[in-house]
Amino acid sequence: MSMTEKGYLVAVDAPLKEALTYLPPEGVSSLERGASVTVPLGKRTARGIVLKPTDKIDPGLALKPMLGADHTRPLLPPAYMDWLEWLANYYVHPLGQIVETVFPPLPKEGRGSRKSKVVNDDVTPAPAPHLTVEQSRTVEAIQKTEGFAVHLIHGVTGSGKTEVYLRLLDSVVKSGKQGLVLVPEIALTPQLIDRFSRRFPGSIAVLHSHLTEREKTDQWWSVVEQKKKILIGARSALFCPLMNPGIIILDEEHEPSYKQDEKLKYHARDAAIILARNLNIPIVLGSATPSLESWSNAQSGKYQLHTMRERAQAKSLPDVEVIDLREVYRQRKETPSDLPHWLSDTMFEALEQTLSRGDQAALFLNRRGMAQTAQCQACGYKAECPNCSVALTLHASSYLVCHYCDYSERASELCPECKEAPISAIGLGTEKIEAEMARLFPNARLARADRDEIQSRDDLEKLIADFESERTNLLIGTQMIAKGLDFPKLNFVGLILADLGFHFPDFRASERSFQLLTQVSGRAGRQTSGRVLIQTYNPNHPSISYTLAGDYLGFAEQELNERRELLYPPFGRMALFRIQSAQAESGNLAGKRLVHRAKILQNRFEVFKEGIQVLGPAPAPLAKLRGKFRYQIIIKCDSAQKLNALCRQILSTTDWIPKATKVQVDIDPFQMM
DNA sequence: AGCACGCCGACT
DNA sequence: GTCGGCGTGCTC
Repeated sequence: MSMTEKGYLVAVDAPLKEALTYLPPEGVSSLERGASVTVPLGKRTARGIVLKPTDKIDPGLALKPMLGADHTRPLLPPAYMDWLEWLANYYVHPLGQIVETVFPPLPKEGRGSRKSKVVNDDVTPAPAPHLTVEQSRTVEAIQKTEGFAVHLIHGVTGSGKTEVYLRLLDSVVKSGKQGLVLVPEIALTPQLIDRFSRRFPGSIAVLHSHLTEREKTDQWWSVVEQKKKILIGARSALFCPLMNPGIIILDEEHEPSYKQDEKLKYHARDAAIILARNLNIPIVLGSATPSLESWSNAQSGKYQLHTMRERAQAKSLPDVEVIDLREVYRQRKETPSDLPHWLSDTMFEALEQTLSRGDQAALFLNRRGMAQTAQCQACGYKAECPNCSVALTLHASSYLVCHYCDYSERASELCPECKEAPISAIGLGTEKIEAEMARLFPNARLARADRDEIQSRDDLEKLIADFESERTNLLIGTQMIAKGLDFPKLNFVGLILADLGFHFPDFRASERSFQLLTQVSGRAGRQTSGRVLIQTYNPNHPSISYTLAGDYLGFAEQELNERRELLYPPFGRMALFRIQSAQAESGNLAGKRLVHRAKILQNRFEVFKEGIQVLGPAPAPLAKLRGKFRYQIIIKCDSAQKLNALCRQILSTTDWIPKATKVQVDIDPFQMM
């Protein structure tokens, strides 16, 4: 046979920018796109996926033949191959390392199917309940569309979105196809899985990061071989290929946990939409408080909006009251109290009454991260960056710094607004609250829920079980407990300081606060009538006033207007470059060079001249972490394509990066920390 | 990511 | 003298 040598581009499991070219294995004449192979790489062997044949071969390169095709792995369908390439390009990440995440960690079990306890199939099947008018209207409207379409269900807490999902899945399964349901990791409880399992007995697979490797592998194969029809999972379940896909459902689409902030920094919602487009199937997003990105897409008609306003079962909403801590400060100046400054008399009394009645109470603090922020205790004034309208953070207890653009100012002695009190750091943590509660309520049975106390899923489940069985009666925690506060005897929920959310140095601070406040207000007292108290120095903050009015639309409109002016998403796209170095000097130098490179590219190429803003370098909110100095640069851009091209150009060479310095890019960053 | 190469500190 | 620390560089 006289044939010219033919090479194949292979995405190899290594952090290489480009795919490598190999000759086919001995005795193999052609390979398909999506086939798994093993290849020699340096002195070892590596796994890889065939992308396509190629005839442009560098003559100076001696191509190695592949070692063989890996028939134990299924051929990846073209729609998935296209999707993986999109992920690599969009998030600027080596393709080979993304490809490997598609496959399970262990080889397929050869013989015998061990009984799995991932899904409890030992449930009594439940019949489908009657739908409300709103529910059937939504189901019908979604089913009317054909092929790819993005649907956004904006449904208030308790409007019965899950039942809509179940109906949609029911017709998908009846037509012989598979469905994928993504939920935030924290929502993936045995109760949720049981609910699906009762409706689709024996048809459910589950994937999340807390399964063992064997469990993940078995669940993966049960989906790939179509033994299971419905896959429920956290964001990583998106990578399990559906060979006969019918629908993707993504609940609580606004949840920040859908964004992965290490390795491939993908957003599961955005990635799922591209996947659904490639597969030509519908995708349904659901939320009581949609992200402003999704909301504006629904407003522009890019997504189909379905609104559900009624609660499926008539349950009373709790009374929500706001307590003005400025008032508390003023009163206590005249009549001192032995209560801590962050605990109003009203909240103290509410706690006392609840506990003495034999009911349960929960207190929480919407603390995220640990950036030191400062505010005035008398009037609630907070310092904001004049350029970026994000909160300034406190450095060395005397400087206020913006982590977006590096603006800084001296912290003033007295509050510039009211001139009554100094601006002081907010140093409030759950430990402090717990200690104070133990002092004030010596008979209360306390439980603390925060990152220090709750490390694993088991810890969280134990905490919830203890609260449910009333072994504990006063729960103190961060927003990790705001979800699933669904206990019959929980009749009081207090938010200690809503301002912590507003002061977070992030342009999404208001949005997140609104989501949290709405969630808390809708949740406490689901069974009986409950009471919710929100303490704040800013009772007029839009996140609070729109929550009280139950006015998502009003909030969205006002917040979008602010974002438009500063080119924040959804009006502009952002990329965040993170620089890490053992020496402050080289970190700073890398930052300056990066900005310089961006400026040069802007001058050289016409496309980059307009609609791009480069901010920084600025010290990252955690300026020093584990001995490394951290800097960041933000690039805002009016188009995603333009931003992508610019970021790839910036990282196209690495010779400008000093030794012992790492530069990474996060496209569409969520955690600006 | 591996795996090798290379150049400085404390061990039989 | 060398064993091994991990910084740096390369993989068709």
